[in-house]
Amino acid sequence: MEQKIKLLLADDHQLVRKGFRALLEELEFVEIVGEAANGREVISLLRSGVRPQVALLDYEMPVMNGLEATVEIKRDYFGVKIIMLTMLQSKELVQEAVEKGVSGFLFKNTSLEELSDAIRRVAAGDTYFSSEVALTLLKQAPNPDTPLLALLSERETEILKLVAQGLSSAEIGRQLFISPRTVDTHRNNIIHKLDVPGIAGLVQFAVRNKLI
Amino acid sequence: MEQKIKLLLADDHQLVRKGFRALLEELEFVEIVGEAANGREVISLLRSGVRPQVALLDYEMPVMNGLEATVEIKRDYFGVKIIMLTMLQSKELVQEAVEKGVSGFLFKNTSLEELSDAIRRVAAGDTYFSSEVALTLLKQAPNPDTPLLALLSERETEILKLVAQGLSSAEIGRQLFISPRTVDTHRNNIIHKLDVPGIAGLVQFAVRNKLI
DNA sequence: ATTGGGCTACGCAGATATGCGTATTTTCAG
DNA sequence: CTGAAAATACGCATATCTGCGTAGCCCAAT
Repeated sequence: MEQKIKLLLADDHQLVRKGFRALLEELEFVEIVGEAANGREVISLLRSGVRPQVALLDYEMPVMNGLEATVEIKRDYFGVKIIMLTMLQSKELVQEAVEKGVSGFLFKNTSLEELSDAIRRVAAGDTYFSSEVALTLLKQAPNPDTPLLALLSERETEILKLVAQGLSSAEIGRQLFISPRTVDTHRNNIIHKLDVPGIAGLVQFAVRNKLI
Repeated sequence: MEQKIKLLLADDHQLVRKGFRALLEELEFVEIVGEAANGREVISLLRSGVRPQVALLDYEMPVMNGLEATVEIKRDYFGVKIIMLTMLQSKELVQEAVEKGVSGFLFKNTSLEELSDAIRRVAAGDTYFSSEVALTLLKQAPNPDTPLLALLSERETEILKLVAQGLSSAEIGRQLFISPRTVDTHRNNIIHKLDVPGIAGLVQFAVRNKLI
């Protein structure tokens, strides 16, 4: 560790910011070169010549949040790596942050150890996403209307799948060896049970519940 | 680090296994208590009394792969934490592994530093997923048929959205101040451009491309 | 100036879905 | 055994979609 890592700290809560500073100052390999209370201040510091290797940005900040700041930084000061920090466990936020070019992403309940690792990795040009981030990405996927889905009988679920695939009653009837009228009945029962507007609603439901 | 972390190593390629052993033996805080060439051997070792804190399992193994082994281990030897290692960057695999109870997940192109961190964290009861894993989870999400989507004109896209929401031609016509027949024409053009089977296909396409 | 694409609109026949009933058989739990 | 729920099936009127054609208007590119 021949050279300290130059770091910029941004969080709108002064107490939090000072707390981070205190923690980070215990790490002998980082040097805090600036503090900001919002994205706008981060940009100002950069404009005035401050050159951190890593910017630790809170997402929730007034005036200009961490994501907006990221966009500007990546456009005008590409070399500055960014670690985003947030309280929100949101998949969409992570997704967007990665698209905007952040190198690291942590939730605020992380450990100092992890923060330290993240700073080192990111300064070295790597990316760093905490395990909690990965778990969040996995968890937020499912959104099943299980209660509604439970309303349907087996046969109805079967027919729902086929309808959602674009088959007509006649085709479904042939495939299941039942009368197309029966298929009609089932389809209509399903539409009423789920209270959706016709076939379009059925397909939407099926897709959302990963039936197809 | 008062006590070494007891580790079990499983990989079907002897060379790889020995390589890992060599690397891990350089870490003063791990002690390798066993080696296995497949999941079955891992179970045998556990049955014969070997008690690692952490099992480092390759996913790709003959006879019994890492995932299958995980299920058995978690059922019969719950205290043994598992780190899964694989060459495959597959979201589904990560998902399944987490469901089966692994504590860590790494791709084989990882650094020794990361492996070392992973072992420590997992032994401490945490979870550890490498940044590459997080990125894989993000990347594999999008599946847009952008080329197909580009085929559609603005107006068509607009109508596609409304159709997918379950509105009839008449309703759409009223909303856009055009004749329902025009809506028909657009809808049919879209169906042919995308080559999908009717409304069901349209809705599927719309959902997949996040138009709704 | 001509061409081409997109948007608009209409007609018409046949297919399909939708709404509302009715009814028989099967299945399964009380 | 008995009643409820599910699965099966049919009828019928109406609404809607689908396929195939035609056609005028506007605008941008050639």
